[in-house]
Amino acid sequence: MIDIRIIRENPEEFRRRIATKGVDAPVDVILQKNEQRRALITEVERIKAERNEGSKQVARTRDATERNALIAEMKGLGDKISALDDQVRQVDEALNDLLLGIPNLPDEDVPVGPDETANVVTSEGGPEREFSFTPRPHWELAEELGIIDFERGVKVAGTRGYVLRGDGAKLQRALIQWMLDVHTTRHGYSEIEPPLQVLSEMLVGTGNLPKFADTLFHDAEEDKWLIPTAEVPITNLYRDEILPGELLPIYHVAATPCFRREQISAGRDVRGIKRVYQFHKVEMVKFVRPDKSDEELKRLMSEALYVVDRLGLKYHVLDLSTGDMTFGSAHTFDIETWAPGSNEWLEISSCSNFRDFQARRANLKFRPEGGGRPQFLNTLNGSGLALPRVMIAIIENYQREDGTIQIPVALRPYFDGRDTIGKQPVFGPSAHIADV
RNA sequence: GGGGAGGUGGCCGAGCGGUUGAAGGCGCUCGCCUGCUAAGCGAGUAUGGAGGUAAUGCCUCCAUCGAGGGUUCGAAUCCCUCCCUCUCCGCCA
Repeated sequence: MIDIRIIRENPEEFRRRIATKGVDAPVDVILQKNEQRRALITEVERIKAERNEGSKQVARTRDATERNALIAEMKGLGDKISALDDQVRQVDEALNDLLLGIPNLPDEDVPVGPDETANVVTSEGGPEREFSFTPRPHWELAEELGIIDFERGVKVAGTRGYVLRGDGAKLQRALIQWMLDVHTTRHGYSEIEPPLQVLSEMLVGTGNLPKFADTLFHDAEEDKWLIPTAEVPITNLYRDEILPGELLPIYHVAATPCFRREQISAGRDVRGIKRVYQFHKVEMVKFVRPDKSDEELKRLMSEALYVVDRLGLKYHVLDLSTGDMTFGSAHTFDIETWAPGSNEWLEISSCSNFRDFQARRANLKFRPEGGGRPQFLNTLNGSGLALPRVMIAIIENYQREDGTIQIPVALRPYFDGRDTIGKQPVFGPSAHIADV
């Protein structure tokens, strides 16, 4: 939620900056509603003060006639009050709806542009892989090896379904385990196992609702939503609380399934597991004091990049343009990794600073050390990393000419030191069960 | 799902129609005192909103005793609905 004071202080400046996100904010209506709201509140509170004073008088008045006159007078005020309270509620609601629909302001140093074409590559790294053969896409390799079963996945879950099997499932599990270990031991995160179904207020808190309901899975009977990312339950973990300042920063990490009801256009990204309705992701969330969020964003990126680096993947970092950033973000960096078989860059992490945008929506506050008024904290989050994309990158980058996959060194401890994923037996025990 | 009990400030806990935004205690903060890692004394100690003011400081006002409605001149206190917690029963991974 945008702080309405920003709009009030300089409406034109606000209009200009929000326009870079491709949004035409109803600034005039907002200001008018706000004006109306304040006028109504001033008025109704004046009358309430009068009534409160009058009611106290009633209690003190002994004379019955005088008393009845007073009561009659106060009765009249009561009607006015409920009428005005009604109006305040309506204006409040209207104003709130308007404000909830306004995205966060981009930081001043975000590249300005209409869409992804304006994104700026800020750094790149990782090994350049040479193949003595033509690298193949993951859907071919994975299917041949029997580590991803697309056909049965679709049979069971419908379009876009997939099943990880044998070493495929194990590879994902190893990645999750290893990433969690990295973030909890090396980067100071504490691990969370959050609910995967949440109340709608939580999604309002992170900015997914009310605008993006059509991208979410929803149980209408229970008003429960499946999370599109662990960001949602974790960001809302301390909602309506005032955290002691000395607790900050708080770093949380979680590995959860993510459910996305994306409208995937036919004919695009149809092969493989790049775009699916359900996937796992390791997510990092930070709660920090406002003056620290810039440096925390850098740190968040370096934490995600550490994982990419240890997996030996080629990557580049994109500073997303104003037009390509998500609704709630003030600044976002995407990490993309090269997939030589699919022949494209894959987004494997998105690291964002939300500043106080989510904190206002979810009412996340902290009390500065040494007392003082509670203030909104800042939230950041980033993938560390998204599993299907990492799986694609590993399968395609570590493929050998014979169609087997080399296991990245960092993951070998989770494979009992094994260095190869070979063809899986479709039925029966894992080929390597004897190793255990 | 059915029955019973209950939800009050950071915590415990009074209050059950009228100077109660809320006694008392604990905790915490500041000060005083004390020759000692204690005790005592005093003061302070919620959040949001509106207005005033140069001011995120100060002042005034309003709201909030699980949430929302209702009754009343006036509600933490009475009524209704919902939510949550505990508990007994049923069901169940």
